[in-house]
Amino acid sequence: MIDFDKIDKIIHEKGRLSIMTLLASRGSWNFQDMKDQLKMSDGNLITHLRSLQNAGYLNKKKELKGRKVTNYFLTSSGKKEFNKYLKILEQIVNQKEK
Amino acid sequence: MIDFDKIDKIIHEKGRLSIMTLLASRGSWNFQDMKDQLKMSDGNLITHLRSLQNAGYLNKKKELKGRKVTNYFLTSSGKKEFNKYLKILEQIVNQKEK
DNA sequence: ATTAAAACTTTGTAATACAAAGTAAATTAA
DNA sequence: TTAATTTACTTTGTATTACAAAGTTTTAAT
Repeated sequence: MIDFDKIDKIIHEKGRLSIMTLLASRGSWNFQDMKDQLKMSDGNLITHLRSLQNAGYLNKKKELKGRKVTNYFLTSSGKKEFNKYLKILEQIVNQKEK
Repeated sequence: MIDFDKIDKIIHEKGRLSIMTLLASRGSWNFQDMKDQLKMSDGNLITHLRSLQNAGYLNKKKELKGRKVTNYFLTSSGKKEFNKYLKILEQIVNQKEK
């Protein structure tokens, strides 16, 4: 049986799931690009980024070339937990075949 | 790009996702068996079942043999929407490979 | 008649997603 | 040099909702 209790609530929420998926697909994303890509409001995006950072799943680095830009990237813990999460998704997707 | 907006919020919530996955794995489940399997409280389970029923994703049938038992099963709309949802999960799971 | 079980309802709390508007610091345009 | 703009926030407020606990109703065993 799939253990639904193990679904990480922080990752599972729609907004944060999209952030985690973006960050997993590419090394790093800056605030503006994520905002455009995900069409979230500033306040909502930054709040989700903060929850993920508080969970230790991502970090940021300010880039000083030209305009101020903040880059976000997954920590190794973030990658690990996201992979765990993906394994549960896989089980859900594949369960019919069993 | 994965369209996260298309994630059905009714299905996506942890509790309801587990219900939908159960029902998709087998024709029907009664209230007690779901409760045991998912370890939810009566109130929580029935509330989620009601939301899913209000969305038209499942239905129930009272069984009259012996003790009263209520069986729950997916509607065709429920199956369809769940399959749509699974396709997005697949995209998330597979995106790294692209 | 009493007990017990199934399937609810009600009530209350705590969490949280989200938008909108405001702020501060840095950068560019005038 | 001053004004306008942009980035990355914070603050505030609303509305939704997950969840547990306890109570209710109906039916069926004993």
